Amino acid sequence: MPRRYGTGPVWWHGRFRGCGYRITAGREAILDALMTADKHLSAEDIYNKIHPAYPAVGLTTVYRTLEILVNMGLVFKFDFGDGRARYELVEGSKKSHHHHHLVCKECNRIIEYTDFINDEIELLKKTEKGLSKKYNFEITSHIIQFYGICDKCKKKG
Amino acid sequence: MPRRYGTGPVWWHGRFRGCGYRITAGREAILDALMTADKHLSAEDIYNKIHPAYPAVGLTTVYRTLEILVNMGLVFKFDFGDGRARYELVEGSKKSHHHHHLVCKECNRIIEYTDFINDEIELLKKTEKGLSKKYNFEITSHIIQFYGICDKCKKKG
DNA sequence: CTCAATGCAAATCTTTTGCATGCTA
DNA sequence: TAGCATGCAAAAGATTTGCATTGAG
Repeated sequence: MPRRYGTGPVWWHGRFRGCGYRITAGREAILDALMTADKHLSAEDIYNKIHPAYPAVGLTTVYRTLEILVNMGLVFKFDFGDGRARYELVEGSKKSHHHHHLVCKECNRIIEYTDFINDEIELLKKTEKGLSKKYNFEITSHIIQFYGICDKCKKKG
Repeated sequence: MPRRYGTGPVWWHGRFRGCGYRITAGREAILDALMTADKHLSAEDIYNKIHPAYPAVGLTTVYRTLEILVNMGLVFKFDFGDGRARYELVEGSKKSHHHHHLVCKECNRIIEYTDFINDEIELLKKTEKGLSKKYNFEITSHIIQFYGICDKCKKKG
């Protein structure tokens, strides 16, 4: 069942209703799955995670809800190159910290890192400001990912 | 027909043979399509581009060749979130310059920019070095992309 | 001559869509 | 009660794979 992290109203309900969307059990389950996830989940991951407790929620609803969440800016959609999208709550939606990803091209392992994140953010802000002005482009998000071979795969091969 | 950019041997032939791959008309056509492209092409873009001159080359071959090129590190595979991968020669493979991308979430327009690229590269190098050491992760490439709304779409509303 | 490369068609797999029904507000 | 939300099945699309044939070296 959805956790409330306290006794107040669920943090996203107001925002959800404000956009004209309804609160349903399926949507609560999906948000909860994202909130309690320790990593980026695929649509199917989410489906599998909630299915035991919410067998009535189908994969279609997961996709449809994720689309809404991404459009609302509550969730970020990632592509790590393995043909399926991953979803993660945007920082600030909960206690999460800003991070970027290291992707192993061999085993597809994902490492989140926060090292140098302050330097990165500083540069990103500067770059975003400059690009916004030059191209009159309104930047809403960014991706930084490094690809390579992780330690385990280096040993193997 | 494939351009040779001069009279010497084609730059990628040696590297290709060295990996045990054969040089075929289809592969020449695909490499040429990438070399003469002014932007990232999808597999189908490449297929369409070469089809008039090489009707015998099928989409399957395009995919298979691109996979080899990506694995060899000659071509970079991008995902801009519209469900189809784009391919681009790695910088250094030809005269191209290092750049990153701005992606419009409305119309999917892609803007290449090189502004701030030196600052970005400096930070990336530093970050790569630090991450390599800390995670014993061998970094081979990176992605930086900004998402948002382009000027044209902002006008539209 | 050998074995990689290829075309074609079929198979996969993820994500999307149509439609009748259920449920929130 | 009005419409949004949903399940299910089918559709859509991109990419991959099986297999017999072709062609580079």
